[in-house]
Amino acid sequence: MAYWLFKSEPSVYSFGDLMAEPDRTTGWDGVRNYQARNYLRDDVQVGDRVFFYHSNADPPCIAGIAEVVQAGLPDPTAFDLGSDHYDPKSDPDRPTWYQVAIRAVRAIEPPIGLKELGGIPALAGMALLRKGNRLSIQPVTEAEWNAILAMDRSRKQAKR
DNA sequence: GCCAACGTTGGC
DNA sequence: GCCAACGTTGGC
Repeated sequence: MAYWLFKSEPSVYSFGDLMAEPDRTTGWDGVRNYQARNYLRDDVQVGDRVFFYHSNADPPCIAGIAEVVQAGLPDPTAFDLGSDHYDPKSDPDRPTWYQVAIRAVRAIEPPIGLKELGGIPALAGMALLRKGNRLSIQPVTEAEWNAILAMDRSRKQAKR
């Protein structure tokens, strides 16, 4: 099992939107970056865990945890003339773009802000925290995953 | 293959 | 709104 971080602008699609879906599940479509595509097509597997990150948010934060329930599917929005993500170069017989399906597991409540993540020593090398990073699908190491879950737990304990 | 121009991302 | 960082496009 591997760990990932998926970015979404909450004004477009938030973790709450995912929680409100039937079966708390949605297709992660519309990714139009080749590096992210390669992860979705080749590396993200059923059972992998995902941090749902809110970009362009106030504050930017990790808002929830999801799991991958389907992997390596062609992205149908690439074939849809009416979609913002339509791509005439993507051939249904040889798709250019891929998606996976994810299901919400639980919210991170309260969400862990980017600033707070930056204060965790174990995350010093995390891709998300590197300046200029724009990749919308990022691998997360097990150590990073565990450090973030530990932060979530310690904040809950502090609250009691 | 180079690279300038342009578009997008995303924190602040 | 600003701007740094990065990706894509297209002329050559």
